[in-house]
Amino acid sequence: MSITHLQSFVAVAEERHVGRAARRLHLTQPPLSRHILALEEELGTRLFERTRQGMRLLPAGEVFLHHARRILAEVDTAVVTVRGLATRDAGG
Amino acid sequence: MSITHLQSFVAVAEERHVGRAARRLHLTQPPLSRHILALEEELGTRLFERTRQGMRLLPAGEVFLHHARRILAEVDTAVVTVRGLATRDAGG
DNA sequence: TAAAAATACTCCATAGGTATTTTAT
DNA sequence: ATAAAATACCTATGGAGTATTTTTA
Repeated sequence: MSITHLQSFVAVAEERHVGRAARRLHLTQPPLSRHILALEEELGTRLFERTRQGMRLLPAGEVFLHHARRILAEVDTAVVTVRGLATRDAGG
Repeated sequence: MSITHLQSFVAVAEERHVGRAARRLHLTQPPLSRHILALEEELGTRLFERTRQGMRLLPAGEVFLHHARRILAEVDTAVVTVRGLATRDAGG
């Protein structure tokens, strides 16, 4: 599990299509597909249903989506907050 | 920024010593030292003061510690929650 | 049959390890 | 001088890309 995996998962959930999500992330389809498979493996559950049109979230995926978004938002907050504290006392 | 970096940071903050933290994480001192330096680089701030005894948190480090712990706890919650939903309907 | 995801395989970037140097007191 | 962190250098693991196969409808 990595932050990259979470970003990949959110992109696929939103695009409902690995190829489109890959383009959005400036990646190709295979590594993104592997990110999702790795997450599903680690979580012991399918997060998406594979359809003719692409990927549709399953219930477990909906739940994980909320968690993933919150984690990514908090990572962002942490970075912004601490950057805001950047040691001015050191001349920054 | 990666989850591994956050785990490294918390371990060093708690041990106040890179070598001890490295042992706790089953790693050696240099990569762990690099994790901290990479975080400080990315955040644009020193997180620790280097002393003769080891590492002491600076104010920015204290702030980041709260964020890091929360993020790691939420990652854990996300995994446990979704694992608990493991597709029983698929025979698991 | 067609459009999508999954896999095989290769290559390179990065993460970790050992040895060493630098820093702080 | 000593105990700690930082750096140099090497190796190996893993992540991304291209080409291809499998799957779903």
